[in-house]
Amino acid sequence: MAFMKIVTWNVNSIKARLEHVKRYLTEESPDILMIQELKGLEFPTHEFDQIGYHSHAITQKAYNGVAIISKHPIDVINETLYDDEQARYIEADINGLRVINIYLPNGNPMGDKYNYKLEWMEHLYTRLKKLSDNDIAFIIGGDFNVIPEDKDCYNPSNWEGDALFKLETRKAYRAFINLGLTDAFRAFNTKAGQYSFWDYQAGAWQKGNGIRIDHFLISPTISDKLVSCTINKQPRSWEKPSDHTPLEITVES
DNA sequence: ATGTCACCGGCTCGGTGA
Repeated sequence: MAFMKIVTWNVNSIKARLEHVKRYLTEESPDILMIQELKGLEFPTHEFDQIGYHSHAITQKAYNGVAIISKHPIDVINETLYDDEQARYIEADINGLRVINIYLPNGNPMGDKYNYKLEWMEHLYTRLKKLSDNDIAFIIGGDFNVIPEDKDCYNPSNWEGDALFKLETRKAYRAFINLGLTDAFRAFNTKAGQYSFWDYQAGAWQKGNGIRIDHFLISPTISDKLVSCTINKQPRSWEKPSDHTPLEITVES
């Protein structure tokens, strides 16, 4: 039986984190690594070529940016979710699997930024519904910037009114789930305090004050083939880390 | 410790975004 290891990781600048990403690829050997927050126009494709990985990046100056790094060829389907000016979406077929990598808007502060987040989530819902209606099974991963439930943050009262946790945000996320998608992590682990992000400030990592905002959502036919989903906290402990850590799934292929 | 990090412009810092 063959398995695919697929990973999502917000690296907070590919330039600042290149050695971390290369180390991760070498040590963990994922089939597909989806990364977010590239934070610049440049993308070091050749660096990944040299260690046996294909890659495809969607970039913009200074902000956002997503890329797929894969052992298997990448057949790009869409480079944007809609006529969005920001680099936040890539959809591709890899090894017979439809994969989507997103960097969903943060949405803070309230106002234009939050309205943009909600619009983006509506566009995403429309896309995922269309794929579902057309029986195209997919795996979507990325930095959703959504805390799904109270137990996904260290202190819910701290997050009241925040764009990552507002009821309207969680309802929009719930609408994705209601398309029949599985939150891969919660299929295997229902405990509170399982985080994928720890702020750089105030010793959040050392104190264990995190949030779970990086997710994999899986179509019904693929969720039957899901064998594991774990948060790998190791890279968050490395020197000069990203503030996020990788979320890893294994699926039968 | 009003407790961080990375981007950019055009500069060794301030504004912005997370």
